[in-house]
Amino acid sequence: MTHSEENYLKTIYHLGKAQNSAVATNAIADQMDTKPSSVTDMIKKLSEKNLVHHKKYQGVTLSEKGKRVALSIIRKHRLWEVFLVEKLQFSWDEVHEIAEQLEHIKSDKLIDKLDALLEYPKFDPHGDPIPSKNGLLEETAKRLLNEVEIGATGVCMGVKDSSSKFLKFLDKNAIALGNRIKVLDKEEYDGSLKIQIEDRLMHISGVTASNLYVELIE
Amino acid sequence: MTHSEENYLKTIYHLGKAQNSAVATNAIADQMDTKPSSVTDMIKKLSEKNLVHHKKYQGVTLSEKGKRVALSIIRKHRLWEVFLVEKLQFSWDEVHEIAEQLEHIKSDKLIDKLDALLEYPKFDPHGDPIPSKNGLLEETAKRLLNEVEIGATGVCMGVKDSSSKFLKFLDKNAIALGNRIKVLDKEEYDGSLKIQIEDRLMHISGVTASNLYVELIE
DNA sequence: ATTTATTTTTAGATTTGTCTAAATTTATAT
DNA sequence: ATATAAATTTAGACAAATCTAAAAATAAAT
Repeated sequence: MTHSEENYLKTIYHLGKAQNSAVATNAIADQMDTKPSSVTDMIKKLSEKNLVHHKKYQGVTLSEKGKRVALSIIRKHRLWEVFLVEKLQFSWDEVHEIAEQLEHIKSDKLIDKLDALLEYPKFDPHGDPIPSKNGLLEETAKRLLNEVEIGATGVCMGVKDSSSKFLKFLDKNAIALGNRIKVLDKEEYDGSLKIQIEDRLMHISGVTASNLYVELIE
Repeated sequence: MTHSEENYLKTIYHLGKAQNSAVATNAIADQMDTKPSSVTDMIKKLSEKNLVHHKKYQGVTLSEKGKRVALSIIRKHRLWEVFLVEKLQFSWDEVHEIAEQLEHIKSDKLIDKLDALLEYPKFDPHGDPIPSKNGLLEETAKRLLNEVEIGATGVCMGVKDSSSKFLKFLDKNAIALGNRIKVLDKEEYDGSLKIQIEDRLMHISGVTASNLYVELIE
């Protein structure tokens, strides 16, 4: 399995998860910053290896085998991210690019031992769940903050946009995973929210709210 | 810089160090388990990038730039080996293959932080020195055990052959780095040695002795 | 000093992953 | 329903890294 193949499987997994239907060639090309024709070529290859199902012009879905590989890459990526943050004191906005490389290191034993060193974490630094060794994903009942009713309280459990830009913005505003957030008011006009986060009152934009996951409590 | 280019530079460095002269195309091919024609192709490429000096049919040497790159790869390789042994409890015969992959991860910050986590080790698990960030190599006065005079005492500081086979053999015979070794007798006929290692007496073959480095004491 | 053997390089082919440009299929809009 | 637009695939090309087979240069041996 080449790095490129692994990257395609990972991307198809992520896109498929979001849409819950066959993934379009163009969507993959956009996501991977490559050309649709390159995607078609790779799909053909993955299809021959029985890693994806593909009918011409109909998009792709991962086969069971393909899903297994994708989840193992995602597992590695997220475990390495935890390592970088917990053991090497990287900040959460710096780890993605490095984990993007580390996820392709081939050694099951290495990942088992890394998992143990990190004490079997269930989530990565952005709140994304870490697939288990046998490819199971913990599904939590988290919701986007902009979809929560006024008056409800939740704990910030993850980010939808994990770009460095957004993460730095959250740092600057002292918004972190684990923070308790109560929605005090919603502005119809622009979707902005008035929230109580820990002991502070603040206003956040609709864009920001739509990129924060919370798990409701009480 | 591709993985392949990095591997060539590393190999040329190691072979050059051993011989202290221009490195032959065939030597590189043998070492890397590839064909001489492939080596010639790559030499041409590295030469165009000013990473090696090359005159046709005369072998290659690393340029300053090439040496810098080679040492940075070796630094990464050896730091990762320390990590695998010290933090993940791998045994010293398991780490080479994994470090062979990890050495190509690109992030200066990662290596700095790894170095700090490991508390700036000077040697890898096989006793090989770890180049400093600016490419300096600590040279120690270690000698091969088979070249030591009868009656001399030394501390085992490294292995010349770091194959898994040899390392496992050393484990089985409870020979480890840091052990104090006194040469009691040498057998002319086959080069075997009678040694006192820590509190034990033992016989080791000439082959074994020629793959162990010691630093003399007293 | 030639001949023979070894080493190294060249020439041309192959594989992988990518690309551009053109053709084909599917979707959208009048 | 047909024309137009968008998405996808095909065809052919290219760069990287390798290979085989043959040619050229160097080294070794008589």
